[in-house]
Amino acid sequence: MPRKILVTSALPYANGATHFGHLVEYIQTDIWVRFQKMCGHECWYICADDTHGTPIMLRAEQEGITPEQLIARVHEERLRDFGGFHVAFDNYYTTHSDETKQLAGDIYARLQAAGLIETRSIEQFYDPLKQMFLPDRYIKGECPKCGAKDQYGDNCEVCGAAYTPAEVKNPYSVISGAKPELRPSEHYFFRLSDPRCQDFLRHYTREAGRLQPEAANKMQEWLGQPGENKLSDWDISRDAPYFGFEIPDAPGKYFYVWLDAPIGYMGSFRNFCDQRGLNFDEYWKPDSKTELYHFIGKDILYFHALFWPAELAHAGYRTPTGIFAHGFLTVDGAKMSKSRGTFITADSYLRLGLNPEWLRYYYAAKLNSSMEDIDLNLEDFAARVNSDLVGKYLNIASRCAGFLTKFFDGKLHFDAAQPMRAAAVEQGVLAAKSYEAREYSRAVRDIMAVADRINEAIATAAPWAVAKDENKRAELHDICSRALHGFYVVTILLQPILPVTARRVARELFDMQRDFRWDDLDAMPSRVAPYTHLMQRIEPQQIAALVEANRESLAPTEAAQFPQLPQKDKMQTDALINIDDFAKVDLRIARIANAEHVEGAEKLLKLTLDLGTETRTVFAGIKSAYDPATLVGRLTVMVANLAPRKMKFGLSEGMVLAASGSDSPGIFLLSPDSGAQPGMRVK
RNA sequence: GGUGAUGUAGCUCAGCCGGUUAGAGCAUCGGAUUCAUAAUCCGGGGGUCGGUGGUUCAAGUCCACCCAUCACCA
Repeated sequence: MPRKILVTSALPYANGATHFGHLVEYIQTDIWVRFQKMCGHECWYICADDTHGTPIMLRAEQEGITPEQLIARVHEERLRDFGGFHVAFDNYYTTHSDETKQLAGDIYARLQAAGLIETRSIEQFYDPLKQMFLPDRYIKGECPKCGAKDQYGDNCEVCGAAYTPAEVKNPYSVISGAKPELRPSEHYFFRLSDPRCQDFLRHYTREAGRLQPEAANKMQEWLGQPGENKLSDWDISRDAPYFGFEIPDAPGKYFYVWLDAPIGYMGSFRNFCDQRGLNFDEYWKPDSKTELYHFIGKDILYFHALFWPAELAHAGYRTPTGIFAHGFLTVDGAKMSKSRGTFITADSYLRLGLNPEWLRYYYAAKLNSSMEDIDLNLEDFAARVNSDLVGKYLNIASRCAGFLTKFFDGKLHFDAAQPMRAAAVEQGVLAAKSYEAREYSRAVRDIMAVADRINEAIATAAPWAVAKDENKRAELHDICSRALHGFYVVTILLQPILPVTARRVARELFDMQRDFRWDDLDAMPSRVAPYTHLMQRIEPQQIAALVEANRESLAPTEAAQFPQLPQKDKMQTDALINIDDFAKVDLRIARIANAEHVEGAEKLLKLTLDLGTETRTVFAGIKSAYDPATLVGRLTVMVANLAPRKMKFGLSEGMVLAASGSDSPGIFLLSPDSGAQPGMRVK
C-alpha cells in the first residue's frame, strides 16, 4: 500500500549564501525522499525561501534594492545551489506569496476565534533616529558582567553571560548608533500558556515517533512538570516598518517572521497542489491519513515542536507526524570559520568543479537519526570518498565488465540466480530499515560491507586467471556476471545518495530506460555495456583550492575569492555570429569505434569515428587526458564538415569537441545524454 | 549559573538489556596479485574506551564528582 508523504526541509532564510551547513539538511532530506520515491510511495518534497523580517529589510536597504529584489535574487541562488547538489524539491517556493499570506491570515483568524490571541502593551527598545523598534540582536553595548565592549544585546561573547538588552551598559543601536530608548507598543500574542496548549503539547510531544528521544526530553524540560505552566505566550507581532504580512485589521502591525515561516510549508504545498491538481486538504485536514515530516536543525526545534503544532492543532489542521532534528556541521572539528576557509559555500564547491555526489556520500556516511553534530574532516572526506566509492564500489564494475564485453558480448549469465536475488532482497530490507530510520551511516556501512564481500569474492575467483583457459569460459562468465550483479545491487542501494551515478549505471551500463526502483533488487540484469569511468577521485589540490576560495582574508577582493576559477577565457561578446553562421558548422554525434596511440606523436590519438552511415579517421590531441581503451564505444560530438587536413601521421577528417581551460589542467571530451545515436545532428 | 548531549586506535566512527583476549573502515607496516582510476586480497602493529572515585563476582557499558567540547535555558 503506497504511503502518501509530505516532507519539508526548513525554509532557508533569504540572506547570505548557501553553505555546507545548509546542505546537511537538504541532502539528508533529499536522500530520505528519494528513498521513499524509489519504494513507490507518493512522497512530495516541499520547501521555500523564508523571506520576511528585519534582517532582510535592512540588508536590502543596505544594498540599495527593495526586499522583493533581494529575495528574488536569493531565490535564484538557492535554486541553483540546491539543484547543483541534486536536491530535488517537488516545489521550491517563497513565503512572500499570496498562498502563505492567505493561510497565515486564516490561521490567525481561527486562533483568534479560539480565544488564543491576545494583545498587550510591552516596552521595547526603539531607535529614535531610524524610527523603528530594535530586535535584541541590533542592540550592542558593554557586558553588564565583565564590561566587555561591543557585545550583543542578549549575551556576551567574551564571558558567555546572558542578559536582556535592558541590562546592557551604554547601549547603542547597531543600525544608527543612536542610544535606544524604551517605548511602549501594542503587541499580539499567541497564548501558548493557555491550558489547552499545554495539555495538547504534553501529549503531542510524548507520542512515539513524533520526536527523537533527546528532543522529547528537551520538550519535557521546556514544558516543565504537569501543572507547572512553564510556557509563556509567544509574541507574534512586530511594528512597522517591517517586511512581512500586515496583520488583518491591525494597521501597522505585522506577523513576526517566525509565524509565517512554517506556514510557508503549507503555502508552498498549496502552490504545488494548484500546479499539479492535488488535493491540499487531503494532506492538511485534521484527520488526514497522510504523513507529514519536517526535517530541521536542532536550533529551531522550539518553533517546530511547540508553537507550530499548537497553532495547527487549534486552527483546525493536522499536526506533523514527525519532526526530525539534526545537529550542526563542524569542519575539521571546529565551527565553520571564514578566516580558516572552512565556511564553505555551495557555490564555491560547484564552481571549482567538485562533484556534488562526493559530499552527498560523505554526509550520508556520517548522518544518523540523532541530533549530534557531524564533522566534515576534509582529509577524511577525500580519503573516504576515494576509497569507498572509487576503490571499492565502482572498481567492481571497472574490473569485471571488461571480461563480459570481451568474451560474452556483454551478456550476463547466472548459474544460480534465485539465491542471488534472495540475498539482494535481503540486503535491501536491511538498508531500507536504515534509510527509513534516517540511520544513513549504518546504511552506508552495511552497503560498503557488501562491496567488500564482492571484491573479496572476485579476488578468490581470480577471473583474470580463469580467462587464460579457454575451457573455463562458463566459469569466467559466472564469476563476472555475479560481480556485475553485485554492482547492480550496490548501485540500487546507493541510489538515494548517488542519484546521478545510479542513473548513469541504470541507463548507460544496464541499458534501462528509467532510474532504479527498490524492487529492482528482485530482478537480474541481463547485459552490460562497455564500462566507462563514472567518477573521478578527489585530488588533494581540489580540497586546498576549495579552502582557499572560501578563505576570507583581511582585505578580500573579488579576484582573491576564487583564485582557481576557470573564469579566464573571457566571452567575446564583440564578435557575435548569427544563426546562419552557426549552421555552417555540421556537428554530429559520433561513436568512437576505435582509438589507438599514434607512433611518434606526443599528443595525438588516432580515433575511428562511427557516424552511422560512414566512418571517419580523426587525429585528436587528447592523449594526455585519455587512455585509448577507455574511449572505445563512447559517444562524443564531432565537427563533420571540417575540411580534411593532411597531417604527418595521415589524413584527419574532422575534429572532436573537448573542453579545456587555458591555465587549468585537463581535457574533457564532450558526451551527449543517453539516447543520442551516431550521426545525429547537433544544433 | 542550570539542564542536556558528546568524549572509544593517527583519522572517521560501531559497540544491544554490564559478561570470555574492545571492533570496523581509512591511514601505517609486511606479503600476495595484476582484472581494475597505484584500484584489490591476505596478514601484522596500534587503544589503561576523557579523568578520579564508587556499585558489582564482573563496567567502555551503571552511579557520583571533575575536565573538555557543543547546544539549550534563565
